[in-house]
Amino acid sequence: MRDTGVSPALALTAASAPGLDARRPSKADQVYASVKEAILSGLLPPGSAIDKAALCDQLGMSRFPVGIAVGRLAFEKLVVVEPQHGSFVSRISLGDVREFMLIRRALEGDLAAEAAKARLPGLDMELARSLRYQATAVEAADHAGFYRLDVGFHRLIVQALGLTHAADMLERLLSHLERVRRLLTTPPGHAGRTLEDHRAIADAIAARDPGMAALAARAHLERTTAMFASFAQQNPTLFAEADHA
Amino acid sequence: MRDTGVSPALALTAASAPGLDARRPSKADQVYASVKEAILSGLLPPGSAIDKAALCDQLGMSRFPVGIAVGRLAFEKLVVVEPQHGSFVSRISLGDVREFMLIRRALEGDLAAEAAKARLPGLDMELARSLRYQATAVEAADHAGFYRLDVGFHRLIVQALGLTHAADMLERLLSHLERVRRLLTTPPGHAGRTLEDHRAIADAIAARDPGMAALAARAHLERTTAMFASFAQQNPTLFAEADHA
DNA sequence: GCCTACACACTGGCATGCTAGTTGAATGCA
DNA sequence: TGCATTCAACTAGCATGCCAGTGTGTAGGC
Repeated sequence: MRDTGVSPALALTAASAPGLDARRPSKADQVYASVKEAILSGLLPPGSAIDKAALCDQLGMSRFPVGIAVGRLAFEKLVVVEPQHGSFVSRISLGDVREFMLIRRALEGDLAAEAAKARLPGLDMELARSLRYQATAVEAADHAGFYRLDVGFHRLIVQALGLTHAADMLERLLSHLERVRRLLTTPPGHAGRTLEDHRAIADAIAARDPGMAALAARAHLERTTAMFASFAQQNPTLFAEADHA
Repeated sequence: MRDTGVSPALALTAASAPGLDARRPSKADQVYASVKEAILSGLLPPGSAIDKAALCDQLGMSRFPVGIAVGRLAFEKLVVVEPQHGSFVSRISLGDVREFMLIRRALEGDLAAEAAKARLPGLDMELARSLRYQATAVEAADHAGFYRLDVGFHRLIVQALGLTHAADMLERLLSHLERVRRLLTTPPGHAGRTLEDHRAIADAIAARDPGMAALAARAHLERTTAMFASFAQQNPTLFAEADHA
């Protein structure tokens, strides 16, 4: 008995596949986006089987686009396909999380420094605006809203620099981290501290201080990593590794 | 007249697709490896059309595995596929090179620091051994050999840390950079300076000095970036952007 | 002679049928 | 009753046929 194998109802998402030109999305793009969304949202939990036949029925298309989409997700390591056996949502290990956060720390640290060096006119304003929204979300205790703003804040910096490859990379890292973030309960006061961290980053960028910006970004992500780790220690079962054999 | 369209003879490569389990490689894996090798080696230069039909003939298989393989390469951005028009080897822009090097600098800087912190027993020895080989290659003026050792040196650090995701990422970055490296003529004395840089990195790691290791790695990659840039300035035509429309 | 419009050939996207390999269960044997 | 073997159902990989959209070459009109 491997897993339920039930594939929850799935809606077609309009989003296109990242990394491909923004053409009219093909069917494969659509099911890619749909399944990815289902995985990230937790609708398809780690370890669950992906019933391609059911997907074909639900989405009203043949096995071809579905196979393509699952292949892409496998390439992204969000699903693991066992050749003549089945396709499964990949499991998460604490080691993976630490590694993803290490990469994020390195990359976003440098990006913050670059943003400070770049003297981008619009960025300071956009960051400040995002911060105001974040403050509002914190006051309103709107966790979901704050998270969206959190992600958006980080995205602002990469996008302002116009670094598309780095943006793709971070997006991919976030997609993996998103799955575990869905599980964890953010400790009280977390949003407030995150907001302070963000302020420090934005201030350093506005002050055109690359070193400080990098430090602030790295400190912020280290705090986030620590939060992940402490949560994992409290819920060791969620990160159980390689019990699928 | 877009391009020659001739697809040079292609041999099947035994290598498996990175990012997939090391199972018996499927046909799609094989043609993926073959075409990727052809692209990286310059056999299929940037901008050239990929004749899928010819590939099917040469490799003796149907369009299916070829399509899958090209799709993966498109996902990796090594080829760009224009829906009802054709698939082409993606062009290289100087901006991309700078961005890739920026990411490398950020990532490898932190990895060097982690290696210094990790106190890995075998790594120091392996790095030292690689350095001896590198010195031999420099004395023998064996450019190709030195490059292989260069890549291997950087790989040693990631692998010793056991960070598979970071390793994959760097591998992907290198695959893009490899194409332009094939084009450029390394300036005289470059190998020697690279060797010195590598020594500084290895020394810092052996001395368990994370800060120094990061600095050395970053300085090294900045020098490499500068070499790329100066070469690009001397050969502006090679990096011509978006002349394909 | 030049510009336009049409038709053809080529491309990738998709549907479907087939094959080989794995899994788990049912069945026969000890 | 417990174990080994066989078989049936499922999976992914692959081949092939068809369709729609695009680019180009050509022929016709101005």
